[in-house]
Amino acid sequence: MRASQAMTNDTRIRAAWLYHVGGLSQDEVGQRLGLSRFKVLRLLSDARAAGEVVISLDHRNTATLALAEAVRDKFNLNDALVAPDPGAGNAHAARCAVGMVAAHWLSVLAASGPMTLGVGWGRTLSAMANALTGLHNPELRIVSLMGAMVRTGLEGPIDVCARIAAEVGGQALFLPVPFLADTPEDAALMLRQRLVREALEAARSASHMIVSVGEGGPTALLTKSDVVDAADLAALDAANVVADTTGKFFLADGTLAPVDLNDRTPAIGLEDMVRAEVTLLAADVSKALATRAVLRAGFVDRLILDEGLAITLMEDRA
Amino acid sequence: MRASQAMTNDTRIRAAWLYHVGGLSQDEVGQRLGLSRFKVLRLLSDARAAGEVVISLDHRNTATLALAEAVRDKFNLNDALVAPDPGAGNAHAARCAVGMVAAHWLSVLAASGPMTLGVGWGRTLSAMANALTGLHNPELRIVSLMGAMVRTGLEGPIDVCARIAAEVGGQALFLPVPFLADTPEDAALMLRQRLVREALEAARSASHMIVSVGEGGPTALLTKSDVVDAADLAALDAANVVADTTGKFFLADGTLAPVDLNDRTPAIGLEDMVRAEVTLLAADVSKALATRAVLRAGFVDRLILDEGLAITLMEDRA
DNA sequence: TTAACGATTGCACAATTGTGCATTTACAGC
DNA sequence: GCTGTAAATGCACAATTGTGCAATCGTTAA
Repeated sequence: MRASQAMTNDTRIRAAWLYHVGGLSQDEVGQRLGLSRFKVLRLLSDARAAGEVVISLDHRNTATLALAEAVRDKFNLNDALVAPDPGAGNAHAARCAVGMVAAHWLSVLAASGPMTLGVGWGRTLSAMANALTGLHNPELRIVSLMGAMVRTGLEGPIDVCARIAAEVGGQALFLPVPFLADTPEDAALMLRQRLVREALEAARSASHMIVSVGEGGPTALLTKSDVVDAADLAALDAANVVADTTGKFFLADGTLAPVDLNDRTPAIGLEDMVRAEVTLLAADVSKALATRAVLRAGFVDRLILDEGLAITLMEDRA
Repeated sequence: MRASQAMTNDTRIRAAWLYHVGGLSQDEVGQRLGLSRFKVLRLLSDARAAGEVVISLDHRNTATLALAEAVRDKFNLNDALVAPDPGAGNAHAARCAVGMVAAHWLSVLAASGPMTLGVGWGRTLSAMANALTGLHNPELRIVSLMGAMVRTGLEGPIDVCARIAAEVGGQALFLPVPFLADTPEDAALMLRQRLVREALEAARSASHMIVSVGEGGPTALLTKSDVVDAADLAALDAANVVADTTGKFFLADGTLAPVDLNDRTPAIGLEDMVRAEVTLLAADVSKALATRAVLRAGFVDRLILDEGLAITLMEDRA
């Protein structure tokens, strides 16, 4: 089964070359490889899913450049990047768009020399990992800024971290603690463990951090996953929490919410983020409220967002 | 017309995002942008041609990795990379494949820090420039290793050099002389010009050089273009020239051909290439003879070639 | 103003690609 | 061996994409 695994891996890559580079039709690819057209069809979409085929596009156009400048000035950022509207009205497409631009930006940033890069987790960061290509820097250290989840898909902190590291050929460091501890004391205890401290030191020394923003409400990933239980959700709701990043929960005015959850997530602290150059990824208009809240917290240096969200953020004068 | 140029540029990029990222059909893209489906169709292929959309694929598979190792050992190279067979039996597809792998390799090599990179010209190098993406290094200096041609398309030395520089955001340096001078004395005189010497110095200081191999015969680009006239072609033929790189013409055994053309091409010398780390790009089986000749000359450190050519080179025991 | 030319646009049709579903295959547990 | 279940396969059909060619537009030259 190891050999068969390698075999399908090979044929997938071979099919992708025949199709994308050679310009053969799926039918012709099938004939040449002795497969049915349908199998080739699936092979090709697998290859895209596996990140063996990556398409990257230029995002510079007059509209997005103007918006980026406006957003940067309005929120006092060092830099802002706006991904063109991908059209499909769903959040997934927006995440792909933002991920694409973020991946491109990262491959510029992290191209040269040794560097420690702190990363959060989430669907947008996962999209960035997908779009990452051409960046190879063995001296890059990717460190997770927060704890792990038990039921983790491709979007969990460990996976995002590992996938970026695998693509760039660098080193991945995880924070070997759960995302959420039962009590503040437990969280503190975990952070005192020697092995945890090592990872945490690395995270703290990161010169750059890339995090995404989570919003409250029923569509939030935190709500949908099993990380936070009903009681905690109710507490978040009662305190009017509208945003979270890196295990910190925020009110609309950008202050830390007075909930004990903020002491129960073993992760780096806000003070560490203030020190580093922080890039926030925000995709889809549904993140408008949350994004504004996190920006008000004042630790974000660079914002990468999609056109729709940028327009929404610019529209309201609040 | 400047504004309209920018406008179409914008719509092209916008269409590409809607199609590739948003997953809309060409029809839907057309509706949203107020264009006919056919216009969108053409816009999308323009975007690909303009390098605004780049697809990159993984090339590692067991067959090509094994071949690469075999080629490296047989020809005593530091390194060899083999692009998977793109299937379409034509040389163009082979060049795309080699260009793709070369682009990927280059984006690893030139990611970090200041570097001077010497480049030749040709269709394979042009394909590499097309496939280049994600590499940004303002400290990179791209310098042309040979003179310019008058009737130059997208493959000429100036264009290849400029396109790479534009993509990576680095600096381009040309050798401001014709590819071929009328007499050896004229060539020497040109190389003595101060402005030419400056470029030449830069070329000589290049730590890495990327060149491709030209073959003799009627399909060769040199033959088809108007650079070399009938008398010179006859001389090349009479001397049994089978290969050329960087303005140097070689016999099958890898020695410089005894033709005065070798003294009439103002370019860097072989001794400079021996000093630098030289990567040779060779695409399509038609280059087998020429590739072997250039490899015998002994200045090549790394070979990037396509699977078909690799198989041919490995097959014959000569 | 008109003729002529090249570039652009849209269309009918051809080819390719994608999808839901029925069928087959593989395989673990009994 | 049998059986149930899940994965993989292939198919008919639907949708999308690509192509050659004719119509149109715009521009230059007489």
